Amino acid sequence: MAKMIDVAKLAGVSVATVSRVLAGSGKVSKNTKEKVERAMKELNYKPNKLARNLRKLESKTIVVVIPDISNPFFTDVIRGIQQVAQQHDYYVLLGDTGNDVKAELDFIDLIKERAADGVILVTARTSPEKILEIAQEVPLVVACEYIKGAHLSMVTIDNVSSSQKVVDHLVSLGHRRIGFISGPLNVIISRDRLKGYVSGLKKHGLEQDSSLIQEGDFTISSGFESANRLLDLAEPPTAVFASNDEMAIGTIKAIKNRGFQVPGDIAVVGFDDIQIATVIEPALTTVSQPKFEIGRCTMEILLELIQNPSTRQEHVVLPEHLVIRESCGYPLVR
Amino acid sequence: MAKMIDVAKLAGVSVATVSRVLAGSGKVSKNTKEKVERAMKELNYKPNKLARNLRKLESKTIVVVIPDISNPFFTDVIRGIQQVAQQHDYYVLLGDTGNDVKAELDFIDLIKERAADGVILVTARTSPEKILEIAQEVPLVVACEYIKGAHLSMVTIDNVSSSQKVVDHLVSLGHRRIGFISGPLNVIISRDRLKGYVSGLKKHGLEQDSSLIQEGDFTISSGFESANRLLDLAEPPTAVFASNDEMAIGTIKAIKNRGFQVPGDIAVVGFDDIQIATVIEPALTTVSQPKFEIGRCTMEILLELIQNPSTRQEHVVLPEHLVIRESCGYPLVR
DNA sequence: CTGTTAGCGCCTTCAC
DNA sequence: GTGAAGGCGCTAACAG
Repeated sequence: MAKMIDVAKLAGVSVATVSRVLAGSGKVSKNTKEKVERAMKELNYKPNKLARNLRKLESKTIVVVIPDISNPFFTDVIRGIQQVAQQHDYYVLLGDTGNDVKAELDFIDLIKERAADGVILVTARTSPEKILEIAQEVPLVVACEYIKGAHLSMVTIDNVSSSQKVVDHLVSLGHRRIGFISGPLNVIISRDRLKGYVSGLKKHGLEQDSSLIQEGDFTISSGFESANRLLDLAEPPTAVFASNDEMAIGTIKAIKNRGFQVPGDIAVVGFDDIQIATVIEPALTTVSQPKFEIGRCTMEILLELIQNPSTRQEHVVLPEHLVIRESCGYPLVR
Repeated sequence: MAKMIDVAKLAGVSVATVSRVLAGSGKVSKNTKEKVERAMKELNYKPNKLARNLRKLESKTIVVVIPDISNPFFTDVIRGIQQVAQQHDYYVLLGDTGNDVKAELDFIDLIKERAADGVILVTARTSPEKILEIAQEVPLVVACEYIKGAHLSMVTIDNVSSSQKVVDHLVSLGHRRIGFISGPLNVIISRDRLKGYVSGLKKHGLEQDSSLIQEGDFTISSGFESANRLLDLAEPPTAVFASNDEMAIGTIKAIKNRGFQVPGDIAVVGFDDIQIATVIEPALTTVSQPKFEIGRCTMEILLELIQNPSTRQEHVVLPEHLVIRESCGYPLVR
């Protein structure tokens, strides 16, 4: 493996000059530049990133910490991140934690070991205090989740208002008894979606019935079980709003399982708009998050933060929209 | 950010000693070891990986090149890779190429720049010759795809025999007219699955009818279109074997779209066993690939190759199995 | 058991 | 416009 000095010798110049043409910086005469380039080609020279990184004390790498890479929601976010990263010559290190807080912290530590220049937390299991503390020391951006009142860079949608929009939609379809399946309530976005649901009811003068609210954990099976509890009610809902698509799918299964129709008997709405939402029958009406864009935006903010660590922290709220498909039918009169 | 020399000074020893306790190597008296550890803790010292990497001329990083990270099939493989990587203190760099050959080559180049110690190609768009050439120079393992007669480390399932098993199954259910939707035929695994289908027919004395074979491109929509062509036949098949789950889903949609039942009127089988296969209705009978295990195995082989580049190349064939769900019904007499 | 020292390959002042 | 030289922080001989 040829190194810079080999190129320098072959081209009859010093390593400094080679370094200059490599960086495209400084003044190098056209002539020597060509000589050097010829030598590089002849030796098939590739600069050693290990050496460069040490010299510049940067790794040109960022780490993306996610709870589970097999969750399709996250992969779209990652694609957005990687796209921007690539454009700026950054590499993406994968930090799949398997929902383990310890692993999450370990990946964050990569920055302190200089193996990464920044970190993106796609949702965070670590405590808010800890994250804030870490964010003081290293470039860090949180995507999809947010931490209340924190001086922290975050990119999310507005979970409250988007949930409220779902209720609006359901009410406009004539529903007045709307069930809600929340995510784990220790997660802020779950609470926000619940909040949007509640304020949506209030807005339309509907009474809140706590038996209509069930807590799930974002899995299909928890959606199935929660939906069953809803169906067991003396007066079951005519529509169910699940806090993510997986639980909405579980809900649909539960409803069909009892011989009812979706949306004929009960309407269902999901959240996230993952690919399965278009495949399931009936196709799911759901809140579409701009996943790819969230990734892109997050990475752009991180890049700024890396270049200028004192950049003001900001919370970017990206627009989402309700995608109306089949699972709650179309406007009609009940 | 404290460095080694700071720790050394505080502990009153030399950097060599600090390095030794860090590596857990060499002989260090219990006493000095404790002194050093205390100093490290006090300074909150983290060794600088950049420096270590340069010194040892290794990056402790491997790059996983995949065509598209939003494909659920790949994410399970990646999880397997990452698990083993983590156990061995390796990091995983994400190389999502977006199906671009140029990007694929660029990621492979990371090794020559010493930014990675090895590469895993999860499927390969680059030409076999090129890959072979590269594999001569750098530690490289190919997963899920294989290159015929090549001296190359690969981890796959047996696509031929598994496809044949599908035909066996379908025949045992009484089907004698079986349609086949292949993947793009410039990809070896597509050809292998086709080969298995053909030999399966032959084995059971069924004639091969080329109109029953349609080429798709592994997408849902191509499955839909291919299935439609099959359904347009004067004598349509009573069963359709699609070369992956996405196309099987497209097939189911096409069949339902014409008012037929699955499996009542036409049976459908897929390949891969991705999560959607369990969610779709009817749940898909499909060939289950050990995706996670493929990832694990691939990473283990790569690790060997990195440690000892002259390791004999090997082609590991992992066992797959047919998962019988609802989409082709259960044994019955026609 | 512990310290000294010479690099790993590159970038970047500082001279000229 | 070009060269010389000093590190970046760490590890691995080699001494002692």
